[in-house]
Amino acid sequence: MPTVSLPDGSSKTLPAGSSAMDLAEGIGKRLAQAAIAAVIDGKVTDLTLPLPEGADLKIKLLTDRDPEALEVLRHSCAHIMARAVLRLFPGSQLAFGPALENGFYYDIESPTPIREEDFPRIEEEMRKIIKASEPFERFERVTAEARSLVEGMGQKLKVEHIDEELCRQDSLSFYRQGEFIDLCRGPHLPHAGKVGAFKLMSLAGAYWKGDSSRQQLQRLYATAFFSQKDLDAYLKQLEEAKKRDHRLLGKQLHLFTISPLAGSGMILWMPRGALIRGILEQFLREELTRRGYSPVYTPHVGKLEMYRTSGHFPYYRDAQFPPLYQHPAASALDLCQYRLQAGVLDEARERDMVLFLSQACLVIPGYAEAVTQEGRIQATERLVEELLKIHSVDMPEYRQAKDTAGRAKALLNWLEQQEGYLLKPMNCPHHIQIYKAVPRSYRDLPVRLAEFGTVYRFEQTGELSGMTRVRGFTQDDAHLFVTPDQIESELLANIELVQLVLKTLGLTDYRVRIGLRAKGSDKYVGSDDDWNNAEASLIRVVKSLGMEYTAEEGEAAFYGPKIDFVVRDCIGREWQLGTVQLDYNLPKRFDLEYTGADNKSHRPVMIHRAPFGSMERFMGILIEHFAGAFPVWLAPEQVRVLTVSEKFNDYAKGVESRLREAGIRVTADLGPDKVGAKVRLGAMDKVPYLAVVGDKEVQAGAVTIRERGGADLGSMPVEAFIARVQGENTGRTLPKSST
RNA sequence: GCUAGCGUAGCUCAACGGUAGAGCACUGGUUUUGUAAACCAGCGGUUGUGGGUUCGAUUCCCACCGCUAGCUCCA
Repeated sequence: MPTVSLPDGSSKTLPAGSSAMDLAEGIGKRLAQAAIAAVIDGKVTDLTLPLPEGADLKIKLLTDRDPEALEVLRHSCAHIMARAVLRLFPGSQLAFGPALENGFYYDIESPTPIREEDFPRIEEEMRKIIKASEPFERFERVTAEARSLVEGMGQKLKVEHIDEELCRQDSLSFYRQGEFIDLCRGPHLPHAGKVGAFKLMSLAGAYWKGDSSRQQLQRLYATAFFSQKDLDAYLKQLEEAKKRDHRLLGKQLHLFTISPLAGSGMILWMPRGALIRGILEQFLREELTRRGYSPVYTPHVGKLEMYRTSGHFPYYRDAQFPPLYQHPAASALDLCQYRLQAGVLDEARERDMVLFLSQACLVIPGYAEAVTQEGRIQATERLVEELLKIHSVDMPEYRQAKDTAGRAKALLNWLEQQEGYLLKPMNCPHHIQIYKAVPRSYRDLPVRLAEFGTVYRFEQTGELSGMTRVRGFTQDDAHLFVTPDQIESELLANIELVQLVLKTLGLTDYRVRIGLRAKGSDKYVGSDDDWNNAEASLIRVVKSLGMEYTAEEGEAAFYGPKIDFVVRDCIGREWQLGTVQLDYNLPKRFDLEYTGADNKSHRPVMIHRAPFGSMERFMGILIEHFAGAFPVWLAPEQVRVLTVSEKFNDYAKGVESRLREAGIRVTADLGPDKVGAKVRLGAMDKVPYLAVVGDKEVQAGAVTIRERGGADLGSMPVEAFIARVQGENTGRTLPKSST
């Protein structure tokens, strides 16, 4: 007989086989009607499931006021949507249909593709299902039976999922709702009638099990709530959020532009945006000076050889602009070399390779047609031979090589002798050359080299997005070369710097992620010992600061683990801004050293860090954070002087020049418009202060200030106003709402 | 790169198998004004680009370019 204790501290003993629903009914009819699910010992479960035998279960009954209940509702609504789709699109294959933070989706493979114009009839079908208020009935089957059940339903993806993963379990659970049965862990609503409001949101592609080499399914995004009022509020909120979109505001406020002719993903900073960026950079420069950093400058391109040594060129090849070779044959040979070096590949790697070759626009005649691995390599080798012949390149080493590996080596040797450059994908190799230019003693460390360094990455077209994902961007980068016992104090100082930067801008809504390597993956370089040390250091430092964080495997850089500061944009997408990374590997690859107190040579450790991350991305996020209404110290136009009529233009010009001489960014609207129109324009341009001048102000030598947002600060002497603005400049004052 | 959708004046949008229209912005003029739009006139488009179907395409079809959402990727 289960004994249960409730959140109010009371406890009850129930007859064996009782469910949470029985418990609710025992407490009251209204509670039983309102109950959605139960939390039993911390786990959300169905109301109707018999309670486990055992003393003192902690039970909480969930109603539509609990956030966990909303998740249950959405998961159930995913089933309802899938059921509707199966009715309208017979033969559809179901994949996964989980709840999300703001809704849910279901991945579906339909014989006739679903289109957005089908949404109304899917919604109509869902309304019918909800109106019928049929219960969600749970049942279990031993795994073998479960498999034949889903097979009998013709749900091939579910069969695949059982074979690949679920077969390790003894039994599997299902939920039935009318004619619809779905393999599912649950929990679910008592019945479909609990769904108060829902809406299909969008349609997108998604790979089966998130694997880009598998088939692509259609993902139906939707959301659901307990009431229409909640849904309306959510939709309103989405609309409001869209008004903050930095792409919209960037255009409206003339902050930046992107021209397809200049290149997509290439941000062109317009004067107003550039002004803000300059102030941000100046702010950081002051902090860096205070912290013992040395500014450096390095060029936008570097020798290929340097990026071969660092590993960036081979590792991120397909995400870089193509290398710049002097020799006309070199680019093609380079790609062939890349393919030959890979050698015989397994199936998954061959898929990646085909993908890469197509992305790199490399056509190897006969490659696609070749059935075997050997055939593909032979096709590549034939192309190399043709290229060598056409370009009259004599490469005896290649001719004499006995096998593919030997030929790859020969090609590499030749390529390494060719003059080739790469658009800078990272600043670190350049900074490393600066470190190496001078013999270093332990007394010199830490060496902190800082640069606003612009880097270029060939992001996939589908990834480009405003200022947040671009192909050319400037990192507020620095590389610290430290002794092993300086690591933790420097990490600490840098995390604090990132925190200071975020706090100064009023960005408080971020999360901290420690990126660790994925165990068992071979995409990382360096020894296990170094990795273990590095990961342990990062975790220790973050813990010592008492910060909340998540440790995520597979989020490390290929050369080391990192701490990322992650924020969200106006539509909820997460972006990495500030980052602090620990690296034992590049110092090895470039053979860095310093002389220790023992007069012996030692290897420094590197810290890569960028508090803003990328100036472009940071600016994008900042525009959304302030909704374009930048605080006075950042506003490109701080004050606009408005004349009541053109009679006062001379006085206005005087005020304007006094403010400008005081270092304030000011303009004057001297046009023939009425003051109401000028105020409206100033408000739309989000100018923090509008200074109105007319007869009264001329008499008093004053300005009448209207604050952004409409507050009337009244009339004040020009000098008093100047002092106010200057105070906000030096204090980097934030508006009240964003502190 | 993949899936789906979109692309009309500087911006926001309308229309349509019979060679495009509004508001704002811009230019000129009238008005000289007190806190979110004074009035009048003018300028502005080979409907993203290139093909095809058609007597005729901006509209229908194809390719490319670009944008949007999501997926995959993200040093």
